[in-house]
Amino acid sequence: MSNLAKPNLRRRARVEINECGMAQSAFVFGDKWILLIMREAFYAVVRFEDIQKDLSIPRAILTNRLGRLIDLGIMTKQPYQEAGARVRHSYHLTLKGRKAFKILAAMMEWGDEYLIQNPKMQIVDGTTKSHLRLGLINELGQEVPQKQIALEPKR
Amino acid sequence: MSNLAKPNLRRRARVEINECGMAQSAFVFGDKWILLIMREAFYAVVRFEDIQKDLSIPRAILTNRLGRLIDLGIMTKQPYQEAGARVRHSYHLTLKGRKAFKILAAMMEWGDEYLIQNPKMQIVDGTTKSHLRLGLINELGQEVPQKQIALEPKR
DNA sequence: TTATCTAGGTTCAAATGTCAAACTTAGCAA
DNA sequence: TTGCTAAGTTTGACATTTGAACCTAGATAA
Repeated sequence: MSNLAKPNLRRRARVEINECGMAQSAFVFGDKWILLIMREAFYAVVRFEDIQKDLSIPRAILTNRLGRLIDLGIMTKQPYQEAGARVRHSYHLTLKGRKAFKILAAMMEWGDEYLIQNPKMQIVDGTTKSHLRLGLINELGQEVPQKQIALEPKR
Repeated sequence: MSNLAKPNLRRRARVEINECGMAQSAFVFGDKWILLIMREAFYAVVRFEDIQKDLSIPRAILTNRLGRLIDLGIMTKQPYQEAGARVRHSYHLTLKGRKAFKILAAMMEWGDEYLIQNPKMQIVDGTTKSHLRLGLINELGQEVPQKQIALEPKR
């Protein structure tokens, strides 16, 4: 009772949910199946059956989430035809979807650090094969360490 | 029918869910309330009532998710005491939780680009006030453009 | 011709999760 | 004694998720 922590309980000015990109993103990416389906897409798994088997996702859920991703403009459904088969469909990331890569990359870094024993995959520069990691970069192109960052209202 | 897209349908070797940090992270962060509660934590909102009001989250759900975050080691519950009041509790990110900042930062960038009209908040260097953004950085400390990256098995 | 296979779905009933609103509890103050 | 507040718990209606079975259209096989 004597040495209780004395945190600063002064509350920041409330940042409205609907004016905050972080909060709005939470409504899109705050769903495990959405994230796992996007993982498949980044791993170039594009067919309904393949995604379904990889993830063991209930078929109705996969249909639902692919629909949601298409409505959001994150993925598209494209027809294709293999020799001796009828037209089928495959699912691909749009630019908007590919732009979400850093979200998945950040999850990969964190998961590899805290949830996985020895990770199998890594993010590399495709040309040099140099291993890549995420960093917060200032306007001069220099990385800024975590402890130095702050969340502030725009000027 | 003539000019159907001809995507590469060759499937990558399957990356097992339980050997993939990205997939395992999806089970943690693939929940909108978990993400929104962590947002509150990064915005220094630490009390049950304050979080509940900011997010309009059902109280039972908030209790459940705070418990989950504590079990995961992402947050801790700390006692504190204000003058003329009994001991209360506040919720804080652990190091493990703070290390997830880049996940939220990536969501903020994406959400500010695609979901929000004019964003109110930004990530800055606390000392220089320079605006920060996320980038993929190679071993030389240089940023590598999106189109150049690849996901590969570890050597 | 009839049957079989496959990709990409629907449909179903049971289990689980979410929600808002009401209730609970402990300590403090009037 | 009564009321207030922070931090929950309980309740019962409603929505979502799940696995398993079913459906459908083209292609080929018998």
